[in-house]
Amino acid sequence: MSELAKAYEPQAVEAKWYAAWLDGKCFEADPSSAKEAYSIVIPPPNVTGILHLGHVLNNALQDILARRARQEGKEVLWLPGTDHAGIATQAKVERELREQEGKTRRDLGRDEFLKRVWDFKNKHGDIIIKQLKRLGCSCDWSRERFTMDEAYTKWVSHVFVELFKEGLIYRGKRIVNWCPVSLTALSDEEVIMTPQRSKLYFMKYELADAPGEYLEISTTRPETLMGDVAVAVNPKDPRFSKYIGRMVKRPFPHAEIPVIADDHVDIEFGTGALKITPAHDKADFEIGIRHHLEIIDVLTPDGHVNCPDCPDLHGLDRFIARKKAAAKLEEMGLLIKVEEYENNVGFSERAHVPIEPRISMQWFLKYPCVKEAADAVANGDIQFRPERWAKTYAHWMENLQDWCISRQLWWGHQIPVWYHKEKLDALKNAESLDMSDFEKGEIHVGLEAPADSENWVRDEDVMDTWFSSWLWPFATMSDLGEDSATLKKFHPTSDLVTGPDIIFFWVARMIMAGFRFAGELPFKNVFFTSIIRDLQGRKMSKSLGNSPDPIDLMEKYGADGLRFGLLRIAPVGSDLRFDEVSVEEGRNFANKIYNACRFRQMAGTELVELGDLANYPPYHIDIMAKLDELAANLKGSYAEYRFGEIAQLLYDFLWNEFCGKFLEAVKLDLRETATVEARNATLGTFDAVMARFLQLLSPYMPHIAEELSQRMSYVKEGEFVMTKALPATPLVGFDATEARSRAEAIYESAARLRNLKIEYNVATRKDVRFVVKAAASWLAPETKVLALLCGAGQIDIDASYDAPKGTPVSLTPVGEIYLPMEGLIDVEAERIRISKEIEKIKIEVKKCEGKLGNASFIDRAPPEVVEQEKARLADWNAKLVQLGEMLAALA
RNA sequence: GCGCGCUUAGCUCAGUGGUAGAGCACAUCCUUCACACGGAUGGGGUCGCAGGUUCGAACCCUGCAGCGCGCACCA
Repeated sequence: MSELAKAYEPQAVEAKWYAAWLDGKCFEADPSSAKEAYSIVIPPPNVTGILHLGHVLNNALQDILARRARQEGKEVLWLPGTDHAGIATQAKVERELREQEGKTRRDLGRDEFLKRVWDFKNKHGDIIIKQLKRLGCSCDWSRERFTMDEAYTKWVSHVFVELFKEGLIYRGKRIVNWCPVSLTALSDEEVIMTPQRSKLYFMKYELADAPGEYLEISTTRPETLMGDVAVAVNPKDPRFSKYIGRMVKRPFPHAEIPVIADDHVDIEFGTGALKITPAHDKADFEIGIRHHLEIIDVLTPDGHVNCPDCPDLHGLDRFIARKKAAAKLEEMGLLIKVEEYENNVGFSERAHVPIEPRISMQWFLKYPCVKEAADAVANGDIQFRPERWAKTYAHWMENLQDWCISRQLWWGHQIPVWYHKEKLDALKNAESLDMSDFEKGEIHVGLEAPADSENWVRDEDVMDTWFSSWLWPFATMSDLGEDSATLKKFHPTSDLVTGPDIIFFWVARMIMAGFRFAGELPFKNVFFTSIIRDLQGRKMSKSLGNSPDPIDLMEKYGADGLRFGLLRIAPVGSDLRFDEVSVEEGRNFANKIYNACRFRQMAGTELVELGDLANYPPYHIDIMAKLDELAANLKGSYAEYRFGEIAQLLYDFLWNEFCGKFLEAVKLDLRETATVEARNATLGTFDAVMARFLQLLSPYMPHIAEELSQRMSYVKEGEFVMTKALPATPLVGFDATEARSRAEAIYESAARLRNLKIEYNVATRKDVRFVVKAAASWLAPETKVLALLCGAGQIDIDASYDAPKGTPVSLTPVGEIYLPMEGLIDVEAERIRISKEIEKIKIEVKKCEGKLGNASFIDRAPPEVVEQEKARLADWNAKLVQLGEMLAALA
């Protein structure tokens, strides 16, 4: 052993061991290993992102699983990497470009802009990776992947080409979710419905054939009025049946539009008449198709009015135009009223502005292997934890909509489709494109450009980022077309750890892609983490400023402290309310362990082996048995992914059992006055228990576990505790019941005596003497320990002790113990104290008697429960008798 | 509107039928030679409400309320 410094300094220690593990190649996975495989792929963080608490929780869990699997003798691959995060990254670079150079991406052109993004990525891309390393993540960094790596890009293109050929990918003109800020289409999942306080405008359109007669309509979006091509009513609505088929006047620009009947219209809502704007509303678009209506687009891509026929609105921002349009209607006498109204508006997930339903040409995917993917979760081949998420998954799988996979961005995987130059215009505007067009030879879909590339133009769009992420498990393990040893050994992965918020974005899609392109499910278990909130229950967010920087926390409390603190409060199924106090506790825990080892070293720095346990005191056997119990309990908790419980078990064992009881009980054995045998038995027990405890702790607090294991010589030179196999046999190989009950009796008695001292205001005095009456025969050698534990000068055993009247006494598991106090005896005080105790016990007795007096209970309850109850009653009664005698003696 | 989850001590949470728990916070005491990032002792809960099942309910069932989260084309 080497001597420990006075204070534990996690920062330096953590860095030291992380470097040592890297040097020792502890994290690297060997596909040729004969050991059972265990694998996890990291949910790739955004390449330019920075670590937040969600990452900490998520990755600490993966690290725990990976480290535990190594201890269980498995060959572990934890595969790391980052995601190019199309919109987010491009937006960052565009903002920087705008702020620093006042330029847009179009000013630079596609190639130059992409160069800038790569520069940005190279500059900032490893920040989060460094942060994960700081946290202690044991990823196999030699296999780090990026979704825009050349090899990975090949996979993405390949998947596109295959699905296109299969007829599952097609291009079409559809109404999509358009982000007027990012200027791209989004998938349905990227739209966040948010309740908004808005206004419902009631207005009236004049009937063309009956001047002075009006049809009343309600809308939240008067600014799209110029795109109206009809007014729809419900065919079952008697109020409007007379209008169907007639024309009404659209106020501006002036036009006559038909009144049509469509079931979609809700009779109850508003006026019951709906203006139809097929270009700017999904439902209207569908109605438009059903009734063959014209589509008039009156908005620009960035959300401004595009309607030269209405010069006063033309060019205005959509929200300004809304007010202006309402004002115009009012001027024209067509606005009836405006009501306050709360409705759900879709917001762009990234740009945080209302999305605009917009007609545009996009690429869509019909999902492959839907049935296999749905079944895999339904039948338990893939196990969701908590299980209830399976229902959410199933619901989504049953209602799949085609996925809009094209994005009007530059940063990402460009669509691998080329159009023949001669046919370019026609193809660009074609209503749809699919395999049939490919077969005509007018478009090319493939991994490479056509040989005569000068005659072809590539589709400018890139793919949704998730279209690359959904390939993550197998595309990170193998290059396209390669027969990968890694894939064979480690796919499917064992566990996936991720947040439930990306169950659709990522998890569901990975399962489908796994079946389609790897021929199997991508993972066997999915553990959904808690969502971290602040103490008010709000989500962590930059704008609220309620998101603590994990790096700061690690500086303050150490990575181990952060990991442990967070894990200890992580509930199984629900959200987690973060409190820095828990991280502080984590740090305190590390300190407690460290100091226990320092204490050990005060008695020498030689490692001591265990001797013959038959001669060991009960405290030693007790703590070793508890360690065995801890190891067994942890095994069960790991099997059920009960991470918070594991932390709690570790904490309770070390703090309360090991330090609180065992170390206090054995302090005498470590003093100079102790015999060599006693000393060695104690040191041997300490070393055996601590060595195993540190191993069990290692997945949660890997750095301090390594530091102490090394410094205490619990691992051999050149060995790491992080990779050391868990012991196969328990420390105590025999029935320890007797020793444990003796130890427990001493601990319990000591607590009672401390209590007695407090009650008689002698808590601080260490010279008090206790007298044990009617002691068990084994007690004599343990009185010194009992004295130490309760802070007494001396404890005598005297079976015939005749206590002076009024001597304070306590009933303990080892017998009546008196606290003789010359000159301080107060008969009345002692009577009151004993009476109080009797009252308490009487209540318990009543409870027991009530139960046992109930015939139904005796008849119906299981016999062992009845027996238990009887024993309890006998126990209470015995105490009652004893206390009664004591009380009588005081009279 | 449909679905899911939560409601236990001041706070954060354990506890899936048999004597209500932990950590923190609080109060009092202790600078005792591992640790004040510590130790000792203590106060504090009719387990959201109302029914039901059961010998027995925090736990199972039903209803209700409050909070949160998904999904959904009501303009």
